[in-house]
Amino acid sequence: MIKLVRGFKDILPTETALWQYVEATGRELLEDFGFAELRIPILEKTELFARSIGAGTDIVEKEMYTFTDRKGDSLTLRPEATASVVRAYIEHKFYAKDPVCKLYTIGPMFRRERPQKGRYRQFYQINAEVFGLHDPRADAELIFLLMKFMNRLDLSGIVLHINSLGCLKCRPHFKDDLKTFLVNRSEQLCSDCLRRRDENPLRIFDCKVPTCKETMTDAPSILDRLCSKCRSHFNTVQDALNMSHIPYETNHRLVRGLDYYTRTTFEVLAGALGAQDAVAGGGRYDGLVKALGGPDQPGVGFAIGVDRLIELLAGQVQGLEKRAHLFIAALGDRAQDRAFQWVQDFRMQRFRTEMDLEDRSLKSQMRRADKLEASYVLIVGDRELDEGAAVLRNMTTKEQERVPLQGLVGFVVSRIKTTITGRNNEDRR
RNA sequence: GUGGGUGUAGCUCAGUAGGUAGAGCACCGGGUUGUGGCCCCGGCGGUCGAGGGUUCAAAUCCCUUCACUCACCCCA
Repeated sequence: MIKLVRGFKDILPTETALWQYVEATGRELLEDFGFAELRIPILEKTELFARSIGAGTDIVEKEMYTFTDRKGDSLTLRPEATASVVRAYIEHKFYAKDPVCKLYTIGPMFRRERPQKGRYRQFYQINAEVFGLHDPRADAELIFLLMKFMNRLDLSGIVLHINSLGCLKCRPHFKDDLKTFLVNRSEQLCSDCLRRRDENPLRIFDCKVPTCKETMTDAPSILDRLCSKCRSHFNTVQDALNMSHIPYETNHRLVRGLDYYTRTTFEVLAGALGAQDAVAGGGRYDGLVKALGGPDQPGVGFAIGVDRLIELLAGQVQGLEKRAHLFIAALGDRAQDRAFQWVQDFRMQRFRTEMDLEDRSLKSQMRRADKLEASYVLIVGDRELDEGAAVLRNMTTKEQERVPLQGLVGFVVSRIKTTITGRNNEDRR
């Protein structure tokens, strides 16, 4: 038997309703906030990711699905969306029509990591990017949108962490400070962190080794070393969040793994997820558009990990409303033929309708109707055909009534519609 | 890439002094000659992850390998 590729998964019919629900509420909210959908390809030139994410990052160094195509070009399966969105923004000159541009995209990303809970080699993201706005309130607005999305899905037990990574002027100074702090603490650091000290000292904040955590408690904080512009930018973000009543924690240890971030960064964490607890993350990337050959336009964005979100929602029992539907139990050839026509007619009336195409006993047909959770069953056999009226059974109340064969479909449709009062079944179809 | 745990029916799992496999659920049918859920009865269903070895005999012991899973790492 040929099986799934390691780290990949099928999203099964029992789960897709939840996925559709999550994606639909995401779309709805994003469009209310003025975002338009952009659909980008799954494959890009390798260079795009190397230049945007950063050649030294783990993602680029060891997690990308990269291959050479038949013409010798190096292509890779996108490990994240921002690079492609920026590429499209530049390529189609969106900035020329309107300097402010809000885009979202939904789809799969690929990273070749060792799979574990909440981490797959193909995973899905909902991605939002805002271009052309320097104002810190753009950052806050994006975070606001993100948290409203979580609210709307009724997620509990999540926390928002925010930080500022400074800009190209103040971050280098901080890195130097950090290096001098670490210079005579080699014994307290794990082997990984010793390596990081030279390559990317900020990452040491992320280490979970107890001794590293211990030594880092005394380490200088980036938030104390921000230049005045970054300082006031970060203050304004916080003020705006406070005004919007969005709870958050500032976390000067929040470091992100992509090189392009500047100033504001944020993450949404959910303890219930286990080790892979980041449901969403993002930040500002003011130099990226220019670095990729575009105009000097700023950007802010976030990515939501849909797989992890779904995992959280599946843990919090929540029934998605099901549409009422009909089952036709037909007995004998004559009735089966009639029923076959009716089934199609009901479906054309936007009624989910099923019947049993094998001529089985009424008992087994009723069992099937029950298993399919039909709210009504229409029973018709030779007897009903002769008498000119079928039997309509309400499966919840067990009430049965006779319905004339003439104009049967219209009659049953209006019957069911009027019986189901309240609820929003009406506007669902 | 490194470590731990686990692989027996579609699903959840029993099954060690080695003797060629069981339960519950699910599925199909019957009990009700035309009425679902509960109950009862019957049926279907397994290369015991794969390969090799020891043995008269291996799900069980040994070796190898693969997969899944959790954690490190990293991130959504």
